[in-house]
Amino acid sequence: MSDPRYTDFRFADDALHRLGPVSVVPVPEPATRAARKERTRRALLDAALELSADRSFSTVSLREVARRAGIVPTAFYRHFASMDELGVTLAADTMRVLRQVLRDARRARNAGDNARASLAVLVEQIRAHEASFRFLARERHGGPPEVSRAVNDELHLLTVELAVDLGSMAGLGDWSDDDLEMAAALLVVALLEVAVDLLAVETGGPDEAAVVARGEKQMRLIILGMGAWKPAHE
Amino acid sequence: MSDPRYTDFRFADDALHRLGPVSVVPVPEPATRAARKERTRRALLDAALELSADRSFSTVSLREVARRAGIVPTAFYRHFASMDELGVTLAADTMRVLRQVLRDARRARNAGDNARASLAVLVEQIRAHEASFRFLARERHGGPPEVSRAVNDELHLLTVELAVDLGSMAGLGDWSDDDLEMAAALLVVALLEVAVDLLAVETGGPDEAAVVARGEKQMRLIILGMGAWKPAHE
DNA sequence: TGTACATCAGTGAACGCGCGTTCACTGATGTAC
DNA sequence: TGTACATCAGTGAACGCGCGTTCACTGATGTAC
Repeated sequence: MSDPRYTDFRFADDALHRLGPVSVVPVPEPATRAARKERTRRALLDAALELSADRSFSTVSLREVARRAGIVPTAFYRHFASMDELGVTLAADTMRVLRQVLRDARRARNAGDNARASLAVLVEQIRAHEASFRFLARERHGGPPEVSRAVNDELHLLTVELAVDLGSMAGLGDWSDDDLEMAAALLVVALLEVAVDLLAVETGGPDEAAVVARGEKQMRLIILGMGAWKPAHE
Repeated sequence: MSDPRYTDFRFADDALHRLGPVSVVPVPEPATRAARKERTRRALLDAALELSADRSFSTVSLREVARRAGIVPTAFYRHFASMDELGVTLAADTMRVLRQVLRDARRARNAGDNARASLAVLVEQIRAHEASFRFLARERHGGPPEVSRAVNDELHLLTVELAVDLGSMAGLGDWSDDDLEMAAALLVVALLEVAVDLLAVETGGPDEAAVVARGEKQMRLIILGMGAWKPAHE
């Protein structure tokens, strides 16, 4: 019992960490080795996302991420070969979230009243995934090459998906695929801008209302333009 | 003459650098100390812009910038207190370029045929300032706080400027300031997206033509929407 | 069920490196007389 | 025009620091028999 490890404060602190939060519904230690490895992997991804909340991902160091995830730097390599690899994984995860969000928004539109309902769903979802959207906006143009390529590839898929969806709407049956994608791209860009503006503004505050109101108007303006568009114009 | 400095290759190299390019129209050494200081300052800004061509500005080190500008790291402090300060200066310079570009584009529109002419001027200007636009796109969301604030502040000024301009156009006299800014913001976002897409595409190639064509259509779509807009709609 | 061995997530010491920043300096340019 | 002094852009040595990565290791978990 005179072994210093048992009285060292750092060890006590470590032990506390390993026990998890003190109160309510203690999260049970995963049973299998594989499950524990997965938990650490998630902790690394979460740590990286949090650390890039207010600076670019490429300035986040491997050691910082490991530290926040509660492992020693060298153990990082049990999960990813490099920060770049972690970044690409994070980008893919984030885009999966974004695509689900846009799918929900479109379902809301199809189900009821147009742009307004879609945007309401969108705002809610953005608020629920702020860190992901922040990462997305920041790394789309600024990230390491592999990361921003991953983001932009996914963003293109999403635009195509929306274009197909637009093509099935009343009155747009005779649009060319190219024009549909052109309009979809404009909608996506405008929506991303709304998302970015939302992140700079307090939840539920008057500024948020202004951002949403402007976003709605921009959607309506685009839809009006689409109504007036002549597909064979050129 | 046995002084090693006179035979050291590094010194010879240095001397060559100081003489400038060997051929055509030798740039004269600036006469005054102040002019020489200004030249070094510009060299630092240019070096930082070039170094952030393919990575985020916050990963560019003070030592790298000084090295490329041909001075010793400690001399950096004769010009800027920190890389952040240099970054803010760079952001301001870049936005000055962008505002001039958009002013030219609007002049082209007023002078003759609408969207197409503006976009042609825009493309030309973007090509002439690729590094600046790359910096702008990258640092708007990804940069150090001071830098991205500088960029976004300027971008807002530019949007307001465009809104005022739109307000003086035929048929938009009865629009509210708020709606004008809403439409201006949409145009700016769409144009920035065109700029970013251009940077990913070969000059004069078929991909460039496709990007420009899509941009033109998006402009037209927005303008059609504005034509159909009822200001008192809400 | 018990034993012997293999797997492997996480550890900890060590390395060389580029970084930002300090400091005292040099020597050409600029200024006062 | 000439001299004495001040200014100041750029130098070079030195510092402590956090970084990514290597390596041999530990000990709990998993598997074969």
